[in-house]
Amino acid sequence: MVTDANIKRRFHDGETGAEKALHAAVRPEAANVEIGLNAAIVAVIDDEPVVLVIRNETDSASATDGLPFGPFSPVAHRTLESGLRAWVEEQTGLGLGYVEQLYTFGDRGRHAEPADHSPHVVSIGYLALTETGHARDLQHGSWRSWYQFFPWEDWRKGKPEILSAEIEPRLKEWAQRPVLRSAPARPVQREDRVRICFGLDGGAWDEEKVLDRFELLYEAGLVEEARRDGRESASSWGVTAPRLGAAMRFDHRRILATAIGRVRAKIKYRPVIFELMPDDFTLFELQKTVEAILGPHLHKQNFRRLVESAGLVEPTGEVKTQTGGRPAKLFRFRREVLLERPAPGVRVKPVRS
Amino acid sequence: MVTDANIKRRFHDGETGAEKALHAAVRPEAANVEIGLNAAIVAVIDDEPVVLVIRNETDSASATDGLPFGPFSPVAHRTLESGLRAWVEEQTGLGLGYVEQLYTFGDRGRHAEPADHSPHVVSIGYLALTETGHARDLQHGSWRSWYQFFPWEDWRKGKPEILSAEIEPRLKEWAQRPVLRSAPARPVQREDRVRICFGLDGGAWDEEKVLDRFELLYEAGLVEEARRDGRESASSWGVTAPRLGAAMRFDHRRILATAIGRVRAKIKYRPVIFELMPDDFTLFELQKTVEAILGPHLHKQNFRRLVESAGLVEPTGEVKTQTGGRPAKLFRFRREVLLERPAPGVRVKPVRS
DNA sequence: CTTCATATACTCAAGTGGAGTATATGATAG
DNA sequence: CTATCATATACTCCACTTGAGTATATGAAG
Repeated sequence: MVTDANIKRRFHDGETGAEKALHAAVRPEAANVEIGLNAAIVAVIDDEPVVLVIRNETDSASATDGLPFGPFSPVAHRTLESGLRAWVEEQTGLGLGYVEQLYTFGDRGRHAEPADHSPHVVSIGYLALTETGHARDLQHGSWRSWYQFFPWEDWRKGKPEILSAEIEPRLKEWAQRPVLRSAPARPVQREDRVRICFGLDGGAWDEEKVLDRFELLYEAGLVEEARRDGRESASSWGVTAPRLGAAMRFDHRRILATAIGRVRAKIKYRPVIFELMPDDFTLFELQKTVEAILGPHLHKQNFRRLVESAGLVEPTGEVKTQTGGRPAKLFRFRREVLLERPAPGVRVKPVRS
Repeated sequence: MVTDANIKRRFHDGETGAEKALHAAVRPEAANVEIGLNAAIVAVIDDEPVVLVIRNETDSASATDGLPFGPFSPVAHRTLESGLRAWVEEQTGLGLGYVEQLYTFGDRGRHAEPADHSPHVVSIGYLALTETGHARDLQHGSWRSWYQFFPWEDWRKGKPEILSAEIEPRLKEWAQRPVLRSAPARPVQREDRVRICFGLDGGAWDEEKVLDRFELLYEAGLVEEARRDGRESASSWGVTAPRLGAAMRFDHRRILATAIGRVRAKIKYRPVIFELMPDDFTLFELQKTVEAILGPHLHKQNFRRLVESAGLVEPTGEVKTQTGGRPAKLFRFRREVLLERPAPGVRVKPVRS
């Protein structure tokens, strides 16, 4: 806010806002925030996309899963990422390979859980991809299908039941409901958001909008975390609240949603899918892994053509035999593509059925 | 690190790493980090891409520009983004429109400036887009061409002189130089990185790799900030150090590099370019704005076709007359595209010349 | 009124991508 | 041992996109 006093001081003392900010920055007592590092570690096991979770044993009443996490300590950790790696190894025994930062969340009130008197925490979410073979040294934590937390994202067997049965009617009701606190009542915007996020009214389902959908469900009070954080829940409006996916600790489900959206987007333009594959694989196995991440089935022949013509893979010379049919050639990732400028991803479109 | 003691404690006390992390999280004395909110506010003035900077008056010896910034206070700010908006308004008088989070930087030592005894700071960078008309209420700070800080990114008049004359020979030298500290000497990787980032040896220049290029120059000790942070500078190797673009305070140039890369990528798949345009504009003005951001010239006829066929704009019915030729039809942004699912960007390819 | 500069329309050929059909080859059952 | 099956792999086709060129419209300036 630009107050008169501020402007006056600025022009008379010659101290700009930026300098004031700097002065505030060197005052150590201003430091009252804590940074949490959180890892969504993703793999694919038996064509199922999974994430590494750690069960919260202390809170046995409502034992919920959470992501591996820990506070960032600028003393112990040289970088944010090295801090994350240290925490994950500490908690699970797993040494991470591919890691990328997702987003930093800082909303007040989104980190609470019952009887949690922690100070304000800013969460930095990370995405890690790993191959199951590299995860043999896992000591703690367990792999859970990510659709357990987001059942409405699982379109592998067509449109999920939970969407038509539970989610869509409640969201439609929420969109129509009068907006209370905020002055400009705008039910139109709510309706539009619902339509775009969930592809209603003939709209297409965008598999990348995982976070948008979760945030909408949170705002509408339809997920457990919203109730936990003390938001007006769906039940307070006379709508029976269903259980929409398993809840997670803190804002971990939001971080996982961001992770899923990011992977789904990224495999299309960067060859990150191979972080999830063993060294040698058949093209069909590769396709199955892509489908596990993206959802719908892909056109097999075109998938092969795209992957091969993009130079993403090269044959090993071996074949894999127990496939129940003609033996499949084994391929490996052509690491050289990383050196050939815009290293592509598996640009795939689902089959229209 | 998984120490024996840790494993033992885990299995015997039943306290997992995650719980330990939680306990650490509720200890307030662990909070010794500060979060800096930084804004790269971008506009286009007279076909020149500009960024809002604030000159550091106190340090008159080496007065450097910096981005608007301020510490995040969980007491005063409800969210990270609202904290950023407050700081920017406080320091510049500008109310921001479009804002998106870029990245969170936390490397130790990248935040220092001479005689700076501040505690460890984690920087969250934000990108803001604004139209010059909305920026009339600007009270502090000034617009600077972003190419002032990144002259090697300015390909509007062909390949910049500074690349062949200054940067490329020094980077080649750096790539060949023996790596000292790290055990595995791998000059190959350095060479590859240089080749990919700067499109050497027949490689294509990727206009989105702005951050990668800056990081490489920093690592090679070729930018002022590297010297300031006490890294081995190019001059210590007997190479005369040129001035590669204007330096910025703290890690602000890194944040700006991230911002430029993000805008360049994003206008291709989201209609964010219109955040930089006035309400009414001609298609040629739109093209000029896109070219200001992206660099090379676009094919005019195809640009028009793409923009119109994607339904991004609609004619206002008016024409603009002082164009020095046939009057140009005025268009406005079709806001409805935001409601039509995958809202597209201006997918453009430069003309091959 | 001529010349110019710019805006706008139209055309075309090469490339890309979705989708179908045909063939190869090992596994398995009888 | 052979018929049948299931899967892998190869080839073909056609619609649509897109890069790039040419032609025309129209106001401004000399």
